[in-house]
Formats: sequence, structure tokens, C-alpha cells
Amino acid sequence: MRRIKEDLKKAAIFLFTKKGYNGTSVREIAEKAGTTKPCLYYYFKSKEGLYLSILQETLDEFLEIISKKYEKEKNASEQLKMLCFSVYKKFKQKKDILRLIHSIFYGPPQSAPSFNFESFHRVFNDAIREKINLAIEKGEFFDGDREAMAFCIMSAFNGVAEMEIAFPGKYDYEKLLDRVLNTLFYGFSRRKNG
Amino acid sequence: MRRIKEDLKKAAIFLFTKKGYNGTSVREIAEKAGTTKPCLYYYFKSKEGLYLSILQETLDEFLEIISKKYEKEKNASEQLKMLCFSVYKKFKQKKDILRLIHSIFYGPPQSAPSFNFESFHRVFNDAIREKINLAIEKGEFFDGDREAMAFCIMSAFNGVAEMEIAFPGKYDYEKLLDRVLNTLFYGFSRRKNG
DNA sequence: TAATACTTATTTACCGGTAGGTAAACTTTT
DNA sequence: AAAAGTTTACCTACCGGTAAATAAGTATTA
Repeated sequence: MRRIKEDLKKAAIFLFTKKGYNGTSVREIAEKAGTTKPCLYYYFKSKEGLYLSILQETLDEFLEIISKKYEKEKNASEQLKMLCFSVYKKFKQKKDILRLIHSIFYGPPQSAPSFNFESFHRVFNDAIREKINLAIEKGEFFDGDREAMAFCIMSAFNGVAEMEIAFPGKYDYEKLLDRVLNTLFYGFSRRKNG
Repeated sequence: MRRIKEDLKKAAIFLFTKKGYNGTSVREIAEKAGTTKPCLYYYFKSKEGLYLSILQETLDEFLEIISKKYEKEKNASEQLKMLCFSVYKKFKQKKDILRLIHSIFYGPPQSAPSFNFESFHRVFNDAIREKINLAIEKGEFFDGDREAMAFCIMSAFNGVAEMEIAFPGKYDYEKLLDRVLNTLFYGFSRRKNG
């Protein structure tokens, strides 16, 4: 009964993530959902409305994960790792949508209705920065260019996620993320000499 | 006289990079080039043909840059830096097309005709790996997880490029790249203790 | 040199198909 | 019967692609 709205959303996710926004027609979506086009317009104002509601929902889920504190671990670097792995876990859950979001965010400006993803970057970056500050305070990391350190960590995370999107199943990406973070953290660790 | 083919290609680049492949119609391209649609089909077999020729041309330019040896600098880490900055310089020249390529590569599989960009990643990664091997041989870097080190460098580079695409003009990205590489190289440098 | 024949380049006019979107009728639930 | 949900049938606009006519350049011949 009240199933159709969910079915439409699922069908839209499936098709948008497979063929992109412009490459997917509302007819296809309706058909895949086992209903008809006007019904889609009944529940969502437009193709754009359906699309934006999917993006917003996904963004919110991520912001929630990132906003947690991860203070159970004692070491700051372990807290940082927990943060990254939690976001990564969510990423794996929502891989297809994230692929879509990624390509829209970095893609041609008018290739899809515009949506502001900036908060994801800002919030994630802030969370990483906070843990880095803590790590430096606690003497785990050397006191260097904190912005650059945060950038390295975020980029490395992003790199693993992108690899997984581009070459799914080719590596054990969870292990890769672990190795890469270990390498970074070791590099950032306080030196005894020069 | 023989100007039209070039004009078509330029118009196509402008529109594809602004609106994506699916979002751009051949009519628009022809119009912007100051000619007509069948003329486009005269020079290029299809919309897809025009598109692929643009991508291939760009990929080739990058492969050429990456394949250089950068052996003028004495330090391995400086050679590595030169490699990154050379690729970055090319990136800035071709920013719009790279944005398009990026979003296709990481985007939904059927959002545009398929094109194999993998060689870019492989070749760039190999070039970085080679310099890392050299840096370790020469005692500049500690002897650690080389794959992870290469991954960090490539991801950092990628991160700067993506930032520049997403937030153009917001930072001095050349300086950011320098800072980030310095931070990584310092982290990878051989320690006297611990 | 001027008319010819041939090739290349470009246009007009059109094709079938599908895009996003909607009016209005019909069916089901309350 | 009123409200909510769903469908049929349709709209206009545009899509990628092409046939056929035409224009422009070039080589050949008289």
C-alpha cells in the first residue's frame, strides 16, 4: 500500500547510481518501481525533487557519523583511526550513492541539479583537525603543519574510497586504509632526533 | 576554412565540461561552433566519437608528462616533487577537461560512453613508486611500507587537484601542494631513533 | 582560358523516438 | 461522499542521427 514511495526511491537510487542523473528517465524509474510516471510526480514534485531527497538523506547519515566523538580509545591516533573507520564503514554501506555524489560534487557544474555537499568536507575536516590537535597535545604527533597533516589524512581516506569505487574488489581496501593510516601516523609521530 | 573541426572540438570541450556528456546536445555543440549538426557528423562519426577523441587527446598529454624521468634534481624527494609539480601544472592547464574525466572515471558506470583511464593511474603510481624506491636506496626515506607511501603521495596530489576543482580560487593550491608534500616527506624521512 | 567533371564541405529539412511534465478520469480507502 | 492514490492518454520540446540537395574547391580537358 504505502510501499510505492519507497519503491520509487529505491528504483531511483538504483538507476541514478548506475546511469547518472541525466542518463536516467522518470519513465524508467516509475517502471522499475512497478508504477507509473504521474505517481512519481504525486509523491515527489519532480525528478529533481526525488533526486535531492535522496542526496539529502545520505548526507545527513554521514554528518551524524562524523559528529560522534570517538573518545573511548585512549590514544588520539586511535581515536582518529576509529573516526576514519566509522566513516569508511558507512561509505561501504552507501557506496553506490557515494559514487554518485562524488561524481556530481567534482563533476561539471550543470550536469545535475546543484546540491551543497560542502558541509561534509568541512565537518569531516574539522573532526580530523580536532584529533590531530589532541595528538599533538598528548605528544603522540610532532608539532608540525597541522592543516597539511589533516589534509594528508583526509586525502588518504578519500583515496581509498575512490580506489574502491574505481576498482571494486581489486584489493582489501579496509586493510589498505589501515596500512595507509599507519604509515601516516608513523610519519607524524614525534621523533627523538631531527 | 579548415577551422570548423577545431571549433567543433572547442565547443564540445566547453559544453561537456560545463554540462557533462548527457547534458550536452549535439545541436548545442554545432550551434556554439557556428555550424550545423550534420557538419559535426561529417567530421566526427558521432557524438560519442567526438567525446572520445577529446578524452584520448587529454590522456595522451598526461601520459607524456608522467613518463619523463625528472633526474636533474639530486635528491630523490626533489625529483618526486618535480614529478608532482609537472603533472600539477598540466592539470591546471586542462582543469576543465580533467574535472570531466574525473567525474566520469569515478561516476556511475553508464553515465557516459566508457573509456579506459586506468593507464593514467597505473603510470602515475609507477612513477611515484620508482622515486620512492630511489629515496629509500639513497637513505632519504625510511624503509617502510612503500606501497602505502606511494598511495599517500598520490592521494595527497589527488586531494589538492580535487580541492581546486571543488573550491577554485579558495586557496593557493600550488602552495598547499608544496606544504602537503613537505609534510609527507618529512614524515617519511629516515629517523635517527625510534 | 574556360568549361567540365569530380571531390569535399556544408546546409535544409526531416526521421522515429523519447524527454519531463500534466489534465482528467478512474479506483481505492476513510 | 470526500479524500487519497493511481492510471490512461496526452502535451510540447527536444534528442541523436541522416538523406538529399547544394555550395565550394580542384583537377582535367578542349
